[in-house]
Amino acid sequence: MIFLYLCTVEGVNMTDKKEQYSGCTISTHRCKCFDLLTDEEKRQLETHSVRITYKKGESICKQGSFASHVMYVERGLVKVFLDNGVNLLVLKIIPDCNLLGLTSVNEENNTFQYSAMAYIDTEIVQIDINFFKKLLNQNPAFSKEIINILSSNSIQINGRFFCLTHKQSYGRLADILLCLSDRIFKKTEFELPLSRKELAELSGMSSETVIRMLKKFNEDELIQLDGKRFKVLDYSRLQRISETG
Amino acid sequence: MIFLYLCTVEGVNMTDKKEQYSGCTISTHRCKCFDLLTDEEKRQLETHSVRITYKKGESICKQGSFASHVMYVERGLVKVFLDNGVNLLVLKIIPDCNLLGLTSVNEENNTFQYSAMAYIDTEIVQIDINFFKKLLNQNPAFSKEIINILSSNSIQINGRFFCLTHKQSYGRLADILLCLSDRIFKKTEFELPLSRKELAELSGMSSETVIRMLKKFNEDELIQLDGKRFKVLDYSRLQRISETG
DNA sequence: AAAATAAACTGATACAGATCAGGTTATTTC
DNA sequence: GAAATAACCTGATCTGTATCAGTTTATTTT
Repeated sequence: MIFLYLCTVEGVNMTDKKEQYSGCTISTHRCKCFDLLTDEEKRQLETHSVRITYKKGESICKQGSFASHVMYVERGLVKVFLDNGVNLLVLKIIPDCNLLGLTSVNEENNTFQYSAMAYIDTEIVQIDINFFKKLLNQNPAFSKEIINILSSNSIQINGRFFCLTHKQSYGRLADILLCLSDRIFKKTEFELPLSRKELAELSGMSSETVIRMLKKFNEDELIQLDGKRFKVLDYSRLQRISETG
Repeated sequence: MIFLYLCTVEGVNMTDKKEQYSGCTISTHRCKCFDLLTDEEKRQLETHSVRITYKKGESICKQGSFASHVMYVERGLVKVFLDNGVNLLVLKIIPDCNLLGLTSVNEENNTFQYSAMAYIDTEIVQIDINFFKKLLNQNPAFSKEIINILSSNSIQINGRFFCLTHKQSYGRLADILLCLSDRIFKKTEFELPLSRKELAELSGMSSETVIRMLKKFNEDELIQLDGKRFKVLDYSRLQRISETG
């Protein structure tokens, strides 16, 4: 069997490529901004926040609604997306220990700029936005760290932007599978929590195409997929596909 | 002649659409962050910055190189883009009175995360990055405004992301043309400073396709285009195409 | 002003991936 | 545990847009 997705390598010297972009937008490290608060500020933070749990599939915030709070994902996995009623674009996925809804601290945007949904059962801490703004004003180290987070976020989304506009489907799917394995489950074998339709949204293609490509990866022994049971078989070839697709 | 690009309206009730995204990422208002500095800070700013002029087509910064400064576009028009050696993605275009290279204030990224090029003759103020960071630490109002700018930036790029992944070519091209007319030249008739190739990059398609579509817009009397001389003839229909494409 | 180079344009062809129209297998609900 | 619904899968078809291979028109260089 010929590996269609490797044909794209022809004529392109990979060592010439300066940058590799990934469709995966999961941040690799935990948010450390709250460590920068004083004990008093941490105490106040407690009184200005509430903890909420969401079941798999539940909506966490809706684009356009009033943003009275910034959120922190304590546990779980969140899909952040734009939606115009016809099409949907997944901007990023947020794992535990990360902030969510930070763009709403902008005075001119008192509404959520995107929607969010729980991929799996998720625990969120809502922080009062006015208190959050007060922290920004009084604690420069905290404020500096928020600037770091915002700029990291844009860099990641830019990478995903590049990936979705310039990689083809095989590469984008390989990307997402590696992302799940590397950054979310941190093992090569796991139970896939996402449906084919959700994988399709994430890699910016139709669910039929995802199904066909997963089947092909399976046949070619790059992965082993039986229902929800997923295993990476040939990591390096998957990576090659992600880079060249 | 049938308007191909209007066929896509069929079956979709436009009033149902919640959001409209544009491929245009030009910010509408001038950067006001420096107004928030004290007189002393403004004086120090002068001694920590240099002014440089770039000719049309010149490179302003290169992705991956050391970022020793944040930039302010005093005059001109700048293309901000990612490039992996094979493909190119225009992230945004920056008009006068806007900051450039803000993502490099992140401690972990002391290199430029994207490249920039002058579309037209451009004047840039380079601000020493360490002085800029010092301002962030000592002036919360300034820092807050930078957070606002960063979050506005992401929102705009997200919109462009949506547009390039979900609109088709006619809509994306209409978008860019309206953007040039509305936000850059602020009139319906002007001299196009961008080549077909640059329009193609901006709307994420091949230059051949741009040429064919411009010709079609011309035939259908949506625009009038003779060489570089450009005029919007039917604004509202262009807008319909931008929304439905 | 001629030569060289780049930009603009044109037509033919190819193809990745969407869409459509089903089928089958799980999972949820009653 | 049967019915209903959702998820998964399959094959056929269609289409938007890239790519290729030119030609013509501008612009720059000499």
